[in-house]
Amino acid sequence: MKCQLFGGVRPETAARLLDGALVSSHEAGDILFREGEGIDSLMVVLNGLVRVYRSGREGREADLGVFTAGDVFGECAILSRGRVAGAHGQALEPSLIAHIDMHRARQMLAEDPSFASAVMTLLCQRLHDLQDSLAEDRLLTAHQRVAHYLLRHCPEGQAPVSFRLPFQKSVLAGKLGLAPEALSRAFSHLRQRGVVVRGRVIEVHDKDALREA
Amino acid sequence: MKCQLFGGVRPETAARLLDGALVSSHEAGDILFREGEGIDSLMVVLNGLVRVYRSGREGREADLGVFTAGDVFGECAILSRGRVAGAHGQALEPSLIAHIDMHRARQMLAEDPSFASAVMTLLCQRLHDLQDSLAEDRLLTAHQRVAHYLLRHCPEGQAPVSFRLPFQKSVLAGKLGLAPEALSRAFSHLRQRGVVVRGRVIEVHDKDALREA
DNA sequence: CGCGTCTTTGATGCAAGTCAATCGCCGTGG
DNA sequence: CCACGGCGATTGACTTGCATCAAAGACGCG
Repeated sequence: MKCQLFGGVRPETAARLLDGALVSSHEAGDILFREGEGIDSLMVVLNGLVRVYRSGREGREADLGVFTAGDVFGECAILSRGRVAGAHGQALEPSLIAHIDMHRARQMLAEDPSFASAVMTLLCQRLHDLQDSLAEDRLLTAHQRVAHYLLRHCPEGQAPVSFRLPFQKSVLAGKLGLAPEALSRAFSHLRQRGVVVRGRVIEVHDKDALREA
Repeated sequence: MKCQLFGGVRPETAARLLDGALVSSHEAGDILFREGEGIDSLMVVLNGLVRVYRSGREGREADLGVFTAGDVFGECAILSRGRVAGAHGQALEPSLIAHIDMHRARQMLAEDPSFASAVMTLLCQRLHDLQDSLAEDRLLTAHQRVAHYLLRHCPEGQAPVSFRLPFQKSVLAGKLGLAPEALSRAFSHLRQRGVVVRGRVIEVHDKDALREA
């Protein structure tokens, strides 16, 4: 299992963190935690798919992040006020989640600067991603956001590239802040810009055309 | 000068950080840094007002944060990849900015866990604020976002409370992701919910009415 | 008092959410 | 093997919220 969090961390620290970890297993749709609930662990997705979201009035929901195997989440709760979740967490597929004890994590933060540094890097990445999302929401249309997503996720290389979405389209729609219908319309609009969609498989024929709009 | 960043930090650390700091002064409208530029300091607003924003096509801009006296910004750049700014920074009023040398800051991060902890707390707050913004953008209408802002910023206490906006309405509009016209309309809509606006002074007559919508 | 800047108000257009119906895909069971 | 049922995706029609453009009004400052 690759996990960016442990990249530059001293092996003993990583070992101490992981050896006390518990693993839980969840069905698709399971709620992992709720906004306002106390959180006592840092979580790592070993397998599956998790989304973190806020809920508003009348059942409306806004996704704040989607995490796949190797991703860490819940870091915010263990560091900030009250150790309380700022959002809901839900498994979107059958998932395995490792729980790293919060107290141990805090202790290692104080003892091992390399771990503290890794956590700060992680937080900065999150911050940057969130800034991206906010700026895209405010500056781009739905079509443009989808085009951007495709460009950022398609493999390098020239001309016709093809790749697979890592999750259902409705999940992607949530991540981009769109209704599923809007995502669908965006795809069909992008067809004339050289994007072919077959199930979860995307083919991009002309990256430059995508960049333009 | 109060500054949340130095709250729980050892006095010697704070002193070392501050004693090497340079102070720069700026006119309203001055650009402090541009997206993609190298950043070599952590910045503290001593005085004035700074906004951090991304710019999109055709001169459109999206505010990512607005900082007043005591606030710290630029923390992301000194920690993450390339030490490069992810956004533009601009003074909105005549401002004094303290620059804390990045190398020294990094050094203190490694040496003093209390400082590292303070920085992580700061990052988590930022993250949380940004999550708030994103969720509000996606879940609430303009009227509701403005109502929320008022509720979060008006003084405690019952019934008719009044307070002053800390900046121009157009700045608030940017912070909330609205066109200035939309903010204006929101205020005039909220009049019927007991909000009176005179210049920068806001009077709220019924908090409960605001909470409802 | 007069000018420039910020704010408000009105009219208009477009982007995207909503609701509803259809389609396609896939797994199940007859 | 085919018919059925369920779920996700698509499409269409409609509605709404907000940006935009333009013009008038208010405020602060010299």
